[in-house]
Amino acid sequence: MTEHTYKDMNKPVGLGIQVAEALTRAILEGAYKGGDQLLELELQDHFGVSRSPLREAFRELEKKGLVEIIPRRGTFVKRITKRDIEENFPIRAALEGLAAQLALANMTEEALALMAEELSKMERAAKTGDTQAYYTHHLSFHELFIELSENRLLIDSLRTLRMQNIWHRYSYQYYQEDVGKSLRVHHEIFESFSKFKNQPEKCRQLVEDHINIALDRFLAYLKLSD
Amino acid sequence: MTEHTYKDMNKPVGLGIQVAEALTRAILEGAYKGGDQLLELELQDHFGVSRSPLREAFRELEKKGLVEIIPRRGTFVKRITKRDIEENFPIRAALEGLAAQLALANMTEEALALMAEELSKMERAAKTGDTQAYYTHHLSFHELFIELSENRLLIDSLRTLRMQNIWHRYSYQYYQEDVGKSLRVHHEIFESFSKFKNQPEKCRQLVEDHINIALDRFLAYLKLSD
DNA sequence: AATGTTACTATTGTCGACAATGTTAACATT
DNA sequence: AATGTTAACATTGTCGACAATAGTAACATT
Repeated sequence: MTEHTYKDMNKPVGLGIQVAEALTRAILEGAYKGGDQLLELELQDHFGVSRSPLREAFRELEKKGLVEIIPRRGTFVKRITKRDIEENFPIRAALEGLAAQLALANMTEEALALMAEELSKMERAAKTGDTQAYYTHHLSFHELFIELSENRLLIDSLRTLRMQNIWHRYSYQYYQEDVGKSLRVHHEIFESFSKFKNQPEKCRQLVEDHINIALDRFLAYLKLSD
Repeated sequence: MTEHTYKDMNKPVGLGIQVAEALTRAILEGAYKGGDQLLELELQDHFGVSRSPLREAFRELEKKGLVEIIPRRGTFVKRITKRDIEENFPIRAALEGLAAQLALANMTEEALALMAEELSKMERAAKTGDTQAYYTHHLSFHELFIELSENRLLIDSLRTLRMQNIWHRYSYQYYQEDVGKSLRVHHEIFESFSKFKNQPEKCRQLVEDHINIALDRFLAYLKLSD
């Protein structure tokens, strides 16, 4: 007889969660702009559900930091300010740095191979100029060591913080990173994972600095664009 | 005519929030034990409200990490495991370290005076053996520089993480810290804030290490007690 | 005795209706 | 014209009822 833990079963999904996921996609894709109110009546028609699951979905979105619920007023898509970005990045940097350090302790050959794979895909994407692919594999690379930290709370916290980051990008349209430099840094990070198991601090610093530098570049870009 | 920003007004408080606050206190005080189910019907009688605000309150508690909502099953008070503690502390350490570093940049004479005041109250409490007071002022000391970081997202994140920490203590009954050592460390931290404005890294490290060491002591205590 | 089945109960999920509150616009007052 | 007042409307807050699901216990089958 097979043992079943709760985690094995795929949780039943109520309307609230479904709506929350649909709205998350919509917001991330920019279908709603910052400041837009999410009207219960309107969305009720749109999704064909009653207000109870809708309000549940709003709470879910609030947890993700995508909307702000103001009592007796309504639910509004969060306006992304420069300040939000300035606040998000350093936290994310500190936590991804921590994740990297923890991951180093759990590093395996398999994980290293997976990271190497993403890294080479990043390289290929860089050569062909496929920025979309570069970005995707870049995300995967980070996800790999974050997952390896095996700190569930940390992983979940970072998921939220990183999602907001993705959202920032959408909101501020296209911003190209210096792919060459980014690639070099990620090689360094990979090297740190593969060769310097005895220098957790360095690994951590490398990742943290990488993100903080990305912030600087992003802010410089914003200065140009407004 | 006076300018009024939204922050000036005290937000209207619905039943959901009120219930959430009451339940938060109840859980923190240990009125509910880990694993207990929060029955909607029962609490409906207890608080004299309908299920809608109750379920809203549950979401609020989930955001704070005090309960776990399992679809179609119910809302359960989170069981605090050793693993939760091991996951929480390093994150909190990294973020409070970051907060300290940021605070250093915003440090003022006034803030320094407030911190000195809390520190001296900690000292007095230590001398009279008033562990409750020591703990309270210890919390205030940390709150002061966290607030000074002026990173709202960081402040909010830490509020949640630290609340869970307070809860851990309640759950695992009384655990005495080494007040003498703790006092020395906080003097060091204070000194770092007051004299070494040019060494943000050191300040950060001091705070981070302080919390990680607290984890070690806590884990050692747990090992004794079970 | 162990297992499967069924009916029953307890509990959460969803809905539509009504209440309370906030928003807007028209109007009156100065 | 600027300000205050009122009434109509739009929107969220709360409620009680019913639906869907999960848990339990009694029973039947092997």
